[in-house]
Amino acid sequence: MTTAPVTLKDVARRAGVHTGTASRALNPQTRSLVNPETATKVMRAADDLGYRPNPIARGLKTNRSFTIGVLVPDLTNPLFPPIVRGIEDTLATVGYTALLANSDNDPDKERLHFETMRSRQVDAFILATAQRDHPLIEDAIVADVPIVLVNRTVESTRAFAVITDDHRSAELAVTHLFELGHTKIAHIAGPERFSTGKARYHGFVDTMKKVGLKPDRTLIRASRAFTEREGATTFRKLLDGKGEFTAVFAGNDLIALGCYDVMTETGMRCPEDVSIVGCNDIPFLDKLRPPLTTIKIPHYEMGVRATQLVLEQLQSPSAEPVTVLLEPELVVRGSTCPPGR
Amino acid sequence: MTTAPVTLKDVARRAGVHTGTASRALNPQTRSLVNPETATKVMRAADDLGYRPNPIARGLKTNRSFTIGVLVPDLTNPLFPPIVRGIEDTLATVGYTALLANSDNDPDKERLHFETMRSRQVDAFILATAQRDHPLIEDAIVADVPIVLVNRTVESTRAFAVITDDHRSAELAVTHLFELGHTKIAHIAGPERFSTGKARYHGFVDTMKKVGLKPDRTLIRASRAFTEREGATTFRKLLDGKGEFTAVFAGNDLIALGCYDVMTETGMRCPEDVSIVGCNDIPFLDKLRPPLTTIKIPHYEMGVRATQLVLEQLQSPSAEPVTVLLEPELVVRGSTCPPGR
DNA sequence: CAGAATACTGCAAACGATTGCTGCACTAGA
DNA sequence: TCTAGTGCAGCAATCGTTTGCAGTATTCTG
Repeated sequence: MTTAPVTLKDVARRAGVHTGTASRALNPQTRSLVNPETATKVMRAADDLGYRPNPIARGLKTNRSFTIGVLVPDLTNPLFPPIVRGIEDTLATVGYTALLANSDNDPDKERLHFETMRSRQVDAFILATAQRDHPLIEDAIVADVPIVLVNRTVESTRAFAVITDDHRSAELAVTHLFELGHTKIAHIAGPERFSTGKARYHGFVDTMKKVGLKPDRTLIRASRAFTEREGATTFRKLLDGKGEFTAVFAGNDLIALGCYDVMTETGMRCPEDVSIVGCNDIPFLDKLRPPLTTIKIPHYEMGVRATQLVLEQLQSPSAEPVTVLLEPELVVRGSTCPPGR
Repeated sequence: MTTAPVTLKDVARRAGVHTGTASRALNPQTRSLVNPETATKVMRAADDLGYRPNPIARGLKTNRSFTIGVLVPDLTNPLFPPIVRGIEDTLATVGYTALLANSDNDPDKERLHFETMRSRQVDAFILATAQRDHPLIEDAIVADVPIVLVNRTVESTRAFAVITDDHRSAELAVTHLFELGHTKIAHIAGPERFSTGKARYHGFVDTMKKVGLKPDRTLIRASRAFTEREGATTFRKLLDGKGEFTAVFAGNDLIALGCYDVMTETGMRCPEDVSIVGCNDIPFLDKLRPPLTTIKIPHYEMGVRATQLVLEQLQSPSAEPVTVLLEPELVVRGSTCPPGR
């Protein structure tokens, strides 16, 4: 099957009609303008010839590329692949393709990719790179490029976003720990500049109060990044501080992994000495030593929903901003147990 | 930052020349055809106006998009994200962008994405989806679309590919096990239709012979896929069979993880009862219970090299096919020990 | 100084699709 | 029977670039 590019003209010729007619017959939107009989004739011809419309040509005329720009911080972070799959699978069902790039949380890099993609006429963006105060996103909103944020959001209420209820995630974690009997609970927060870090932090504090515990300043530390290394560093600081604790809620799973590292290093046992709860439920956590108790978030679905939002926005450009809030779920595994065992 | 699409016509008008001339002036390749003075005039005009060429229009005419299609089986498989990052990082340095899609090892899906990308005028492909006998790839080669394979290759010698020396990987694994004292070594091979599965299988057999062991038919089983689930299923069959063994070399890490699962299930201990060696060194293996001994392959570098190959091919389209072979490396962790302990 | 080569630059046809407009044939209404 | 209306299909312009060809002025050659 050699790929001799079949054009609309070929289809039209075979069906014995003009290209204009063929175009209308092939497009469901305009099909009603042509005689049903000719329409089927054209469609059959297209089928026979294996016609695939050329999106470039179409895009030239319609100013659409049927292409979406997807920006993630780092594909290598296990959180993102499932999100990206959700996006691409959904995009594929409607004939769109994704352009993908990594920002490494670097604003310059991000802007560069953003501009490049824009010049490539992407129809919209899905960004997993949001920081709470994010000039790029503001710019895009005023420039009227459809944008949907995923996983993280911004402060501005003008953005479309699909995120997990991070406040609730923290609530689930703290409640679990509290019910096990823990009262001295520490929190290694993610960076405050990300909505996820901030919301989980607030969820932590609020829930501590709600269950009647006093959040202890010395037991709350912010990690500089959502990484294993920074998690380890921060956990060490926590250990060096004067506060005592029997459990920690980590800002995400990678931070929790960092905690694992220093516990192994220092000979502490998990969960006997310290219980740990992560957040996100990235893959393979169930095979860790010990299996990590964590909060499961619907990665794939976030991707799907974000894509749907993009598609809707493309349909009706003036829709009101929405932020979709998805439900997290507690997954109890082996890294938590009652204190003092 | 408003969206005033500046076209070539605008530039030409401002510079007081014809669009054709402007086009030539702006393109370094053809700039020599126009008077240097007019050229600078045009370039200044373009600069003033903030002209950004429309790649869509350009692509329609030139059949180039400065875009590369990347096909992977499943982004969610931890093996691929680092490869993809290697690709995208390298592409970004030369102003290219990647289009990404997942095939799930489904030939129809793959073909669909392939065609879609082709109609989007991607300049070349990087495929991580190769099967040993792969009609799509053959077609592409004859259709003269630049293609580079990564991680897996095909039988045909006409393809460009960047892979790890999988035969050598198996050699490293078996030798390690042999040196620990194992003599009854099993192999759960990957599917034979992938070059990785086949090469590792041959590496296994050859090395067994080389060290003086007889490869035992009953101790070699092929898994139906490179997944945890299929790995588990196959390991169960191995257990049900009559052959005895003290160690297994798994076709890849996911298969090894499947072995872990059934060992936990059946109360077997690793490595005391059975030693396991994986392959690929996907992330977080060091945190498993027990940490998995495996063969490390240069994921990121594979992506980089594949991209370089693509770029070279784009420069000189008639270059001779090359296959770059990268070196694997043994990483000893906790899933292997001398037999009978 | 004639004729030819050279150096630019403009013209216009592509590329493959979409779409407003026109025109034809036929039907319905008066 | 005539006119208005309707349903359908063709025509051709258009999207923003690139590029072969042609034309004109300038310079070179002998």
